[in-house]
Amino acid sequence: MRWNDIDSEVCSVARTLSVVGDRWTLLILRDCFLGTRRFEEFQKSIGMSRHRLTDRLNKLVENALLEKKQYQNNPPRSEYVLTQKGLDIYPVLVSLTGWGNKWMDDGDGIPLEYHHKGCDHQTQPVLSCDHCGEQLGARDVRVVPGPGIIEKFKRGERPVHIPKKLVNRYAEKMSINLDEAANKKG
Amino acid sequence: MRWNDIDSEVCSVARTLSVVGDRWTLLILRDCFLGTRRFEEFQKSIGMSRHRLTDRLNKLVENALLEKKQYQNNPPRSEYVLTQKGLDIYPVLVSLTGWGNKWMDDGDGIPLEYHHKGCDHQTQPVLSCDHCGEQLGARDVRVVPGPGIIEKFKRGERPVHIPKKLVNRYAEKMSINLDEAANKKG
DNA sequence: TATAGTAGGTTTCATTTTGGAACTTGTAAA
DNA sequence: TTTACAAGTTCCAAAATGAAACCTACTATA
Repeated sequence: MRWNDIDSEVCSVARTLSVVGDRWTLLILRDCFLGTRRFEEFQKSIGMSRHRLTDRLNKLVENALLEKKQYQNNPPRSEYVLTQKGLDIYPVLVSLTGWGNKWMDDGDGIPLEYHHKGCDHQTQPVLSCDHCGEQLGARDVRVVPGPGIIEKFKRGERPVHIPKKLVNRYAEKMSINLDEAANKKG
Repeated sequence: MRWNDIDSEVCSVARTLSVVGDRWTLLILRDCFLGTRRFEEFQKSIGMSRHRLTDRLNKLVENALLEKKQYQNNPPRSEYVLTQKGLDIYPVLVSLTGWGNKWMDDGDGIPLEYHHKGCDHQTQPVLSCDHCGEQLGARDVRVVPGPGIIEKFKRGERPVHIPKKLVNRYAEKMSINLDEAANKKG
C-alpha cells in the first residue's frame, strides 16, 4: 500500500496520519504552538532541509492546518499561522510530550513544564471522559462500531483493519448477516 | 539533519517521534490496541509491505513498546504484545482519533465509538488538567522551562528549538546572564 | 559604490528508504 | 502429493530525502 492511499482508510487514526503522520510535520506544528511563524525560524529550529520544509509547510496549508499570511509585499514575505483545525491538533502534541517526558528522559528532567492558567498550578495534562470527567486509560474504554463503519457494512463494504471479533460481536447484537451483506457488493 | 539524530533533541515531542514518528508505526500500535498480535494480522490489516512491517515490529521491540512472545516452537511463531511503555502511548492514539473524527469525516460519521466502562456512557476523551480536572486547550496552558532545559543552560548549552522569548523571559526572572553561560561552553 | 546580510524559497544530485513481488522454511491438513 | 499457513527474507525499481548551492529582492554597513 502506498502512503498516499491512506487518507481513504476507514479509520480516524489513519486519516489523521495522512495529514500529520510524517517525519517532520509534527515538529513543525510543535514549533507553531511555541509561537514560530516564519520559514527561517522553522528551518533553524528544526534543522530539516529547506526543501522538505517548503513541501511540508505547503501541505499543512493545503490541508488547512496552517494559513499563509503575507506580512510584507516587497519582497513578498509570509508567515504561517495555526487555523482552528491546526489548533485542534494540540492534544496530540501534548500526548506525545507526556509520553516523552515519562519514557525518554535524558537524565536532566522534563524540558518544558506546563502551567494551567486556570488553576495556576503546574499540570500534566491527562485524558479524561468528557461525560464523567474521570481519567481514561486503555483499559477503561470499550470500542464499538460507529456509524462510519455501520453505513459501510450496510453497503456491503468490509473495512479491512477492523478486527473481525469487534464486527462479529456487533453484527450478532444487531442480527445482521454479514455474509449476505458482503455478497451484495461482489 | 538526519532523522536518526532526532532522539537526542532537547524536546519530548522530538524524542517521542524518534520512536513512533514513522509512517506506519502508529498504525501498528493502533492495531495492537484493537487486539492484533500476529505478523499476518498486522500485514493484512495495515496493508504495508512485509519488509517494512518486519523492520517496524523489530524497532518497536527494541524500543520496548512491544514484547515478542513465542507461542509455538516448531516452527517458531511469536506474537507482539504491548508493554506498559506501549500501553502508555494510548493518549496519542486517542488524540489522533479525536482529531480525525472531527476533521476527516468521510460523510458516514465516526468509524469507531468509545464507551467509558466506568460511567457506561459514550465518551469523547478530552485533555484535562491533572490538578483541577478542567478541560485544557492550547490557550489555557503556559509553557515554562523545566529542569531538562535549565540544567543544560547551566552547562552553557543552548537547545536550538526553544524559542528565545521563552528563554529570555526565564533568564530575566532568574537573573541569569545567558551570554556568560554560553561563553562557558566556548 | 561595493559588500554582506536577510528572508523565503528553488534546483540539482547522490544517498536512503520504500513498496511489491517472489522466495524460504517447517509444519499440518486435504 | 499438493496446498495452505505463518513469519519472515531477498531483490530490485521507484520514490523520498538531505545537503549544498543558487536565486531574487530588498536593506544595512563600510
